[in-house]
Amino acid sequence: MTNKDTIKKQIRQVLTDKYQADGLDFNVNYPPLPEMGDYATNVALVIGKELRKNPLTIANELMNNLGKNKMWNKVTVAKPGFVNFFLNQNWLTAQLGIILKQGKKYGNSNEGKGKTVVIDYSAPNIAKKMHVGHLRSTVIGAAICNLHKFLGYKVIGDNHLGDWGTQFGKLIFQYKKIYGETIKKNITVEEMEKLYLDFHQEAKERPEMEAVARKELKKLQDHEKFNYRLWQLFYRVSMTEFKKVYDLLGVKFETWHGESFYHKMLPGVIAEALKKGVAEKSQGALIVNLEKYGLPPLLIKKTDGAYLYSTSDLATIKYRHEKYSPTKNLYVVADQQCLYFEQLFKTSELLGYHDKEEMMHIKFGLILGKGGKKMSTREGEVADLMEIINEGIEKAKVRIKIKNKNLSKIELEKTAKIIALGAIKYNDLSQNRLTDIIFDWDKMLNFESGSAPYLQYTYVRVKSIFKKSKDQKIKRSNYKLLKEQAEIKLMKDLINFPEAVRAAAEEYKPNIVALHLDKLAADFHSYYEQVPILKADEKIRRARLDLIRAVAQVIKIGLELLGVKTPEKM
RNA sequence: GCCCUCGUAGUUCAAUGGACAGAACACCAGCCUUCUAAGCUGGUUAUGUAGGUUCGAUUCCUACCGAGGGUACCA
Repeated sequence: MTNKDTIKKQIRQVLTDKYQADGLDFNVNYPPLPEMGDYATNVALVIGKELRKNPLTIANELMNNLGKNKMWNKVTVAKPGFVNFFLNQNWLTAQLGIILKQGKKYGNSNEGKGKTVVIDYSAPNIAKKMHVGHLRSTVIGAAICNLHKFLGYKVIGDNHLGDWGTQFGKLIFQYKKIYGETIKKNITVEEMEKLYLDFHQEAKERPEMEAVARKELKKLQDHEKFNYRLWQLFYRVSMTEFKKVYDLLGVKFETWHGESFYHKMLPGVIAEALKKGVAEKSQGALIVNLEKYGLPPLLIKKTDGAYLYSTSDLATIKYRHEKYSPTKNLYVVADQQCLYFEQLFKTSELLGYHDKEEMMHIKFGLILGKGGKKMSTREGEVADLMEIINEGIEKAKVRIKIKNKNLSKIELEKTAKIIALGAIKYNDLSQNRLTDIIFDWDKMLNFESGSAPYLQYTYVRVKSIFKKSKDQKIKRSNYKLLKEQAEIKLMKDLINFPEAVRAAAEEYKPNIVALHLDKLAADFHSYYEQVPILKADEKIRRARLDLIRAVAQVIKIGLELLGVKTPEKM
């Protein structure tokens, strides 16, 4: 139970006893200014509206009827009817000991115990490079996985690879044209991508190529020997590349069930859809009419008999339902596919493929090029993910060499990776999911304030103090000595961390955690500048060391939830 | 045409219907013989337009303007 929950619970007690208002919805917030208290509730304003009574009167009644709690020592009422809570300093300082005791578990919970969440994210296409667009899904998806695990959920992160679609017919067609009937073992992803692009270029003038490509696809789907071996080659080469990227990003999936995994189930899906009267024929194809629900029809089988992404996704929902019976089935996919997911979820519902589980499209905005326009492959604007990462690592190395000359070569390599990848990931994670992002090299590789390196630097500064201190272990300290404004501010940041974690998980918005860490880090740096730690008197020094130990601990936990590592030196 | 998302400072982004709209970058002025200056302190600048609901609107509703996306055989 978080601190806000404690306050809420106590307010609810008064509501029940005094106003017989049980199901009322109100909030508990952090007020905008410290003078206004540490927590504030609008409950009196809500009741006031409901009962048509003066909210100030209600606020006062509420204040007077509120049970005591050692968490706060003062409650006030402010216009037009806020009730403000002021934390008890002794209670606050005592939290520090609890935080340190909980260690890296601080902020976790078991509220997800017994519940399974499936998270579908990343999902790159075989035979294509991963670009910045995949980064968003991967990084946000991974953070949502981490947050849910931290809250006790069983998490199935699934990389639903695009490994069986129409593109393979085209690819095989073009491959045969260039390389003939041999297996080119050393083919690269770049070459595969070029085959695909060339096909499209040529097919514009020779549309008859499309039909041949479809035949190649059919042969693949029938497991014809050569085409299948070719597909395996494409798959293997692509996976090797993907794994390099995931290794660097530090992302691990529980399963890798791509479209090919579901291929055998597709005829069954179609048969079931027909049998249940969900699907119908239209213009030679098979569709699900969703007019009743205000949606355009969903195509599940093409005129030529081939299946689509939708067919495969329906099979996926069914599979996940039977295999995991999840409470949530989440798709971290770009906003572009918004309509598609509405159709998909509705169709799945009609088919009875899911019942209680919450189906959710966690959408995010696009990554746009300079000037806010969509990035175009043709103009060479689409940034290759590996290229960005490598550029970032190089830039980080240059920076480290200037900043810290005492690092060994190995340390330099390792640290540069941690910093560069942190910066790149944080760029996505610190922003609201829904807004479109303008891709900007400088911003993505920013190492200053408002970046992951800023947070990492906080951790390193604390570590550096400990290296110079004799007090390596937690000793019994008197935390009541922590009376500086900056210290109180830091402790409040620390106790609010679990609420940030929870809000981030509930709203699927990792940027809530990012923002919280940024505030904590800023408050730490400010504290660091104004208050001496090692030079303070013995007792105060010990208490301060514990305080910054807790700061480092929370920074590390938070960054880990975001999938960002923390270096020991930088 | 219809549907979805977004419009906040010069730029890039924050802000579960709450109190005086926050940062960062950039720009200007300071701070390293003192725990790592990737830092700190101070300064200038913003809610697309017009209505509505509300004690209170960046947030909800309506219209308009602007950007992006989608709108059955791609994913």
